[in-house]
Amino acid sequence: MKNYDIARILHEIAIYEGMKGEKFKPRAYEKAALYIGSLNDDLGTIYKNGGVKALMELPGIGRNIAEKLVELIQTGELAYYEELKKEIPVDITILSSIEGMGPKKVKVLYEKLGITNIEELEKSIREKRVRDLQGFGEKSEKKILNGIEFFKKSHGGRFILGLVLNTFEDILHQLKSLDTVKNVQLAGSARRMKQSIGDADFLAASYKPDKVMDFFTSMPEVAHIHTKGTTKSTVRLKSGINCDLRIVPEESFGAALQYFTGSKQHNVVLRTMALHKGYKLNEYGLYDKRNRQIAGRTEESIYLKLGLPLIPPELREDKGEIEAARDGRLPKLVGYDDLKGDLQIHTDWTDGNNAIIEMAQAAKKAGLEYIAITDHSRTLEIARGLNKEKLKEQEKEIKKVNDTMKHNEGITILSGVEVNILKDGSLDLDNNILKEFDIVGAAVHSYFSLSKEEQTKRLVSAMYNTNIDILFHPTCRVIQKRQPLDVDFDKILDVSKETNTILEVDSSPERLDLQDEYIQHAVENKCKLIIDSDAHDKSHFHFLKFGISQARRGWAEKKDVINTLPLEKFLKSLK
DNA sequence: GCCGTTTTCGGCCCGACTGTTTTCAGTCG
Repeated sequence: MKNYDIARILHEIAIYEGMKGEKFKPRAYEKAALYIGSLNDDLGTIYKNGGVKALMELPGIGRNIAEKLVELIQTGELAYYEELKKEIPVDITILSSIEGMGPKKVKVLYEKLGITNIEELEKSIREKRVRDLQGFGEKSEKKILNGIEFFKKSHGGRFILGLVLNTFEDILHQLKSLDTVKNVQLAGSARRMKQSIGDADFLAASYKPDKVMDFFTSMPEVAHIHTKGTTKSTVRLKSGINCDLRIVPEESFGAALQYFTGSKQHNVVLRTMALHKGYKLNEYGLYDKRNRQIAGRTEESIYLKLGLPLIPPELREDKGEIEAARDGRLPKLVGYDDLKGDLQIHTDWTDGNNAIIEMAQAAKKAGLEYIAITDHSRTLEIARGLNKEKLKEQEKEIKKVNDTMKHNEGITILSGVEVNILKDGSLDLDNNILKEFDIVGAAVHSYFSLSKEEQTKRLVSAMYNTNIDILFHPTCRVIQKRQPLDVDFDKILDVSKETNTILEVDSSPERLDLQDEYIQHAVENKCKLIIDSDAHDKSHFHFLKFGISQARRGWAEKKDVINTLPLEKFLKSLK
């Protein structure tokens, strides 16, 4: 049983406990579910190695939940959960994920109308049977119906940040231009630069919130107004994304920004810290015993009064950053302006849209000093992969462009290739060809579901090749589409270090591969990283921002990312 | 059900909005 399945069961138990009216059990189960869902190491393995004791050492897991975990790991089932399900046999995850539906409403609907799933719920509403229930009315029927429609369209939808961020920047821009708005910023998971987000949280400072709310709810991109108040409104955009706008007075802006940036877990810890110091922390500020605001205008002031330095948003996940901040151990994260090179770029020689020179000019504009052209090798037919004759020809072209660019525009173009790793770990270009390139990246593009042993052996074998400098998009995951390769990642890290093979952070918004958690493991193991755009178009260099943010979320420092080095030093650090 | 710089017992983050109420429960973040 995978962590994911265990997390789902704990999540469902949390909802069941909520139905029973339990106040704190839901939170305990939910916390455990969240932790296990985000855990990289296999829970079964942890149990095998350390027994029940090891499970109980995990945060949020005590004797009771640990014993349930053991039952799940050993038998794949949990009697307690089965009992709950028998008592109220409903499609609980889906029903409670509908906007406006929580444990209590799901329970009433089952007990009074026998509703167990989304179809039955929709039918009952259409028959106007829900409005007569205690606590429901015509408006709640409409609201739930709306939620069902949204659910069907977005199937529980999260949006890939890199594909929607510019929409938010537009809205931000519009809000900024209002003279009733003093300050405005994007908060929430978008500010923490999570790979995907459920909604967008805007925060503004204003003394005329009514006017700002009127504007916000009547923007042309708004499809539906969920709620509208003087400090908080929620709308759904035509693209299906929900957006919140919160408005606070200027002296509370920092506190509100801190609070609405989250994460929830990070905030719970901060609030508890405040309590221990005799303070109260809410979105309006940090208050002492006499209810006087002692911080809140800036985010930094809040952290400072709690005895902490400002923690970068990308780290705020309650994954050790608060302890690190307290002990002065916060990493000096790689910065958004630190990259000097980009070592995975495609051109119209294969599946890219632009010529070599166009890509070089765009890279220069993006502030880079060197790039590598790395088109696909021959077996990748879908991308019109290059054979050795074509590659020779391209190399000549690169030299030609490079000679003019280097002197006239101050950017160096390296010759490279994205060589395909075949099923058995061999490469589709000979070593005597590979050794001619300035830089070689190897990547998997097929056979994604080999056994863990085979897949690990395949990657390791490529990394032992002395011509391979970089492992491109190492896990091959595509967000919401393809799971990461099943590999022994610890082994990959060991071999990366042993062979000096660099691990790539591919910045393409749908890839972000390596992803944050894997990056953190790589950093802990002192492996070298590189952040590339994987640009297929001259407009793609802004992808780098998303790769950098992923690296920051993985606690990577400048020294861990070798394309922050100037060209000469960078070249010397290769195999 | 979890947890410990007040605590092995008794706390557990806290405020906004909505809809159905007639002062509040449920939901959300």
